[in-house]
Formats: sequence, structure tokens, C-alpha cells
Amino acid sequence: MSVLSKMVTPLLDWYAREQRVLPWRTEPTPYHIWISEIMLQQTRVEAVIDYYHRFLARFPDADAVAKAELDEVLAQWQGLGYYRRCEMLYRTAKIISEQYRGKIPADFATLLSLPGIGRYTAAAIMSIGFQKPYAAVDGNVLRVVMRLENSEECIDDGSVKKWVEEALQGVMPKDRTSAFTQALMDLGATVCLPNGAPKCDICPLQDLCQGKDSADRIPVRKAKKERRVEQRTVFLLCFKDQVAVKKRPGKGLLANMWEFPNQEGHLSLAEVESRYRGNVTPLAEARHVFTHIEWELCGYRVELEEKPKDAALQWIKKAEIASYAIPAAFSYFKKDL
DNA sequence: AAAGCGTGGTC
DNA sequence: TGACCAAGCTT
Repeated sequence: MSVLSKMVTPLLDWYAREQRVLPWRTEPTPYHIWISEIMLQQTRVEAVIDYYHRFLARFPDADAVAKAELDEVLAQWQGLGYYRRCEMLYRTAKIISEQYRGKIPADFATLLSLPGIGRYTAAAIMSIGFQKPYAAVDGNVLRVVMRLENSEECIDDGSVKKWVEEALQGVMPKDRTSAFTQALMDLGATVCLPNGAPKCDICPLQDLCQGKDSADRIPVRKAKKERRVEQRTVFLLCFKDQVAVKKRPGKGLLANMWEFPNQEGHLSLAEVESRYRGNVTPLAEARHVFTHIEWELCGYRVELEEKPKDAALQWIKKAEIASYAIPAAFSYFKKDL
């Protein structure tokens, strides 16, 4: 009997005792699981919880999302990051509303075809939302399985993920699909911790695990690409009780989000004063780190005597700034309004 | 296959 | 302070 087949019973017993109380677990409908899984992609549970509550209160079902404007859905998402997820969730809500009468389709291949839903998310919705036996393999699950097997194969390799998915599919109890999927993720998130700091002494699988002595080097991943550093200057253009914002393009970094006008490079106070008519104040510098870029930000607040002629600028009341989806990269300067 | 795509917590 | 990285998906 393999390690993976032997771990099923102790894993489920542990989960019955130790499972976390999470908002999407109280009523695990396919819609709730879909929303939570999209929010949780590459994002910590603690960061998601408040967003999840607010999102569900405003959008109780897929039709509610589909009826809203993208800008309002993005405003709910602001600060969560990876904003393309939100745009794809919106597109999928439209498809579900128009083609599936507002119900999440209970079919793996159909789910896979929807924007923003890959193999992991489709399997999570099937196993947790519909009680169907599809193995959901995320970073937690890969870490747990590679350590159980004491395997130093690289988890960024597609064939490794495929193998884990098939192996788990083979041992997944058909009547406990929801508990099985969530138990593996809870174990990874609370016991089989990353960064070489697992709590093996309290692990329900410690007697089976082949990787207890090599946990500090498992799982093996590829080296990440280096970040490039960019300097930017941000302008808080104020006119009476208004401030200027701009909509970013629909593709690329921070797509569809709102920003304060800004440009590459660090401008001096004199340069900014010569560009605008009004009183210019330098603001505190900030550093914002993305996955692949690092911004060194400097900013200037400009009390304008007249609005510049720039059709791309949208003038909004400062008091209404909260209804615009402004990413964290620009939020440093909100306090200076 | 590899790169692009956010944010915040931890050590 | 800086490096690491968390419930991935798309192109």
C-alpha cells in the first residue's frame, strides 16, 4: 500500500477534529466556493476574509455580479491584487448568467473553459461544491505530497503536477471529496508549513511521511526571475475639492484600475513647478514591490490655479475616491489628498 | 515553457 | 531591511 493511500484515513480523522472555521465553509455552495477560490489564488486566507464577506453582501449570486458594472466589482476587489482575476470573474459571471441561468455548471470541462478557472479551481469547485471526485492540486497539496513521498522533483514541472493530480484522484474517497480536498489544504496551511518550518511533531501523517528529515529542501522550485527597479513620479493634481485620476489600459499591469497621473523617472520640485501653475508640495517617498517590478515612488501635491487641458484626466470629488478602484501601488498618496 | 500579473506577512 | 512566498491562470 502506498503512502498516499495509507494517509487518507488519518488525514480525514485529523480534519474532522482540526478543520479551520472559514466563512466559505459555513454554506459551501458552488457559487461560494467559486468566489472564495478565485480570491484565494496566490493570496493568504487572512487577506481574503474581509473581502469575501463584503463581496457576498454586495453580490449574493452570479446574476448580481453580471448585472453590475466592472468598475464596481473592481472597487470591491481593490487592494487584493492580481486584478485580472476580478475581470475574468466578471466575464465568467456574465457567461453563467446568460448561458447557464445563473447556476455554476456542474461539469469539470465546462468549468475549465470559463475565464479564470484552471485545473485547480475547477477541481476545487467540483469536489467541494458538487461532491464530485476531482483532485485539486495547489501549492499546499504539492508541498504535502512531495514531502510525504520525499521527492525532490521540481514542482514547477507540469508533469509532476499531473502525476500528483492522478495519484490523489486514485486515492480520493468518492463519498468524502469535499473533506479530502480541504483536509489536504488545511494540513499544508497549518502543519506542513513552507520555508522549512513544518510542525512534524503534531502532524497526523508523521508515521507515514518519508520526508521529515528533508522538509527544509522540499518542495524544490525553480529560481525566480530578478525584479527590475523603476522610478516613477506621482502627481496629486488638486483643484478645489477635486482631484485628477486616470483609467489604466485594459491590458497589462494593474489593468482597468484607476491611478493618479504619473510618469517614469523622478522629477525635481523645479520641474514640477514649471509644468503646472499652482502651489507644489513634495510628498513622502514610497516603495512598492510587485512580483516582477519594484517602483520607487516620489510624489507631488499640486494646488492648481486652473485645470490643465488633458482629456485623459477625470476630475472627481476627493470625498468620492473610495468608489474608485485604486491599487495599493497608488494608495500611499491617498492620505495626502 | 516561461513570463506576466499584487499584496502583505514573516523571519 | 530584504528575501521569500501564499488556496494559479493566461498567453
